[in-house]
Amino acid sequence: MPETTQKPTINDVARVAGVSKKTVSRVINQSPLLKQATRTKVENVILQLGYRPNPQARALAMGRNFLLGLLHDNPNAQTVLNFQVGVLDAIRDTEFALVVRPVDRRSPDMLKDIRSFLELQRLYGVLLLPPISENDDLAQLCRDMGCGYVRMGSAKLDHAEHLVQSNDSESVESVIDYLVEQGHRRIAIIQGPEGFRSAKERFEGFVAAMSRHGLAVPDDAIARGTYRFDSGLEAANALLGGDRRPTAIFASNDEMAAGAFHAARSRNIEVPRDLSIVGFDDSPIAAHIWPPMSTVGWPIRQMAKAAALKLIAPGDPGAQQSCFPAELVRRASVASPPKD
Amino acid sequence: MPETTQKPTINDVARVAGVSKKTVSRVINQSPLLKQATRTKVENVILQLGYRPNPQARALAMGRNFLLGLLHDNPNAQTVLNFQVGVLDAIRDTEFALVVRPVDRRSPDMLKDIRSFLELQRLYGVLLLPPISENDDLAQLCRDMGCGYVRMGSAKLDHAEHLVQSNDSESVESVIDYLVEQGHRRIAIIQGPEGFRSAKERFEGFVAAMSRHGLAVPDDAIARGTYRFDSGLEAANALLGGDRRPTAIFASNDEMAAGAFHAARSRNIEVPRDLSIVGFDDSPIAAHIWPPMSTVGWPIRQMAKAAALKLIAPGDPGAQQSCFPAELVRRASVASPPKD
DNA sequence: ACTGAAAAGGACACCGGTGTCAAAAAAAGT
DNA sequence: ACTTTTTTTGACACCGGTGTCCTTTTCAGT
Repeated sequence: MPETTQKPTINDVARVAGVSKKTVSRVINQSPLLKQATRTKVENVILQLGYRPNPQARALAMGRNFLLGLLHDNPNAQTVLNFQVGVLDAIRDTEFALVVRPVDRRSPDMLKDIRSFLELQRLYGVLLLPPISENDDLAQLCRDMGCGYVRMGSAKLDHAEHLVQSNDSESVESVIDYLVEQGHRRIAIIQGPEGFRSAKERFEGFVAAMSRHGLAVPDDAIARGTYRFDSGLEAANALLGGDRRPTAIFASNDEMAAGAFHAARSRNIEVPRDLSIVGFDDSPIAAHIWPPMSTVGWPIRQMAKAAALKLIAPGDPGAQQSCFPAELVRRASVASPPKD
Repeated sequence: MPETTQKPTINDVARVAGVSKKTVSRVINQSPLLKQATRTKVENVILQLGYRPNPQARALAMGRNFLLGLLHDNPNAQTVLNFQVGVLDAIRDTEFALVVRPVDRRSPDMLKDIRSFLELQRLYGVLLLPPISENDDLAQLCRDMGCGYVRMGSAKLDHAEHLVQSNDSESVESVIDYLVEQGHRRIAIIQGPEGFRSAKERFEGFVAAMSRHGLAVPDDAIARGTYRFDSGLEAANALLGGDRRPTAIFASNDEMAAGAFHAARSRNIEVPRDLSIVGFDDSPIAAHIWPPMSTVGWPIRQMAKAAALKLIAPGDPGAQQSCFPAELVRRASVASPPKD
């Protein structure tokens, strides 16, 4: 028994099974050129010895690491974390691990930094979160480097194999439908920042639904924010400052919606009695603010899992879905408009 | 010129510099046995060729990867994300990368899973976030596996080289001092869950400060929560349901404090006029709730950076500090108590 | 039974570094 | 100048896998 306390290597397996290490390698890599009998024999030895291939050695030999990278530029923390958990759902019990890399999309060196990072770490694939997922140069970079990638977005940014998306525009339409159903006519929107695809999608959904209902969207019912709390507060102040103020506001994300709550409160406008507010993202703040906020939630964890599977097991059924439904979460921030 | 478009390897450097690859290796690893002249010569070639050592090859040869692991059990998302950013501050421009691994502390297999993870990935070191940082078996496991580790906590859990801590107890004392200064006498606490060191520290700070001020802490001024929103709501309901209700509540984290806000609101108790509330963590919700909440903030990013440096560069000045100050953030949720 | 083609398995170099230990060079001693 | 010692450097095996290509087996065809 040459077995010590050391972890067994491919050589140990080969010796015990009485085959060459290459054959063991073939078993590990599911090569189809093996006789079933050989495969079974080796598999038994693997089980018996508790052998697990060394990812570092594989990485060196194959020139690519068993690491998935998560590239993001600090959108909301809960989103990023949920995404991480979703990826873990996919890679648990595999040899893959998840490395995270916050980046700064405003830095002129971003692409250079990422290139250098990819060169060094030889990632198996990367997951791109919005807003940087919308950067086509970045996707091109991944292709050039032979690094798999999946973009997460609100629109059809890429081929299905490289994409998980939510149907933001449709879900915003359903928000507006809901508000109209409650009796609202003067509905305002706080848009997200220019250049964000998600902002554009959500805005388009808004416009489409309003026009479908034959409702006007005057200029003073449109404000723009940065997706941050403060900007929502400012934008809402602008919307609420006019003489014919809206009875409902749709904010393109929850943080801005929370800002709108504050703006309303400071003007003695009560939510939802005097003003209905709907956000987007279903982040924790939506549930914890008062009154609890109606918002649109998307299945981040499932999307993350699907994205990871697209990279590590493109054939898996879980890797097929690309479009995921975002759905209205009804809470207490919407009521019928005041009669006046 | 044998240079192609391929990345240069240690062999290229050795050849061009006219030394052996081992000598180049010595330069990379800062070996002190080198003649200055040789070192300089090789360094120049490295620069000239733009050579960067391949982490996978190093990992294989050295038996340990250039990866830092972040093990956490989903405390608050913002904390985890800030921590990640702090770690990135430390490892940017090094060959290190950060891998994250959410774990489940309630699972009986947690230790087994982590062991298997560490065995496979051969991490350079791991960073342990509360509450699992308080698990001594886990720390022991890291030692057994020859894996560096740093625990982040609210108390002196380990030797300084393995620890970054905040002075929770003292900062809670300063919260109570502040409340007393504002005129409060009946101050209640919502404790964190049993078994959490942070909960204990915060509670002890509370008790110490109250006794220092000669104030009573009756049983009905103590409630316990789970650090989650709902539990804070429940706990606050219990505290506010008595006949001599407190004029101020200190909640051991912001989520529970937010729950307390809701409880107050539903009882028509206005914050801060009728009730002052202080939280802990300075999470985004503290700033976004209405009225903005006074809370205790700790410098997570700096702590994370220090923790990472303790692993990858123990000699660095930034790696020396172990205790970081948590500090009161004054916002609008505290006022003088109502006179009655 | 014999031949040839296809299937299965193995030998060996290689990925890009590091560890060991001996050889070469430099410094010190007499 | 010639050892002896100490400091520097290099040759070579090794980490644990995979790729290439060649040999052996297996099996169908005649």
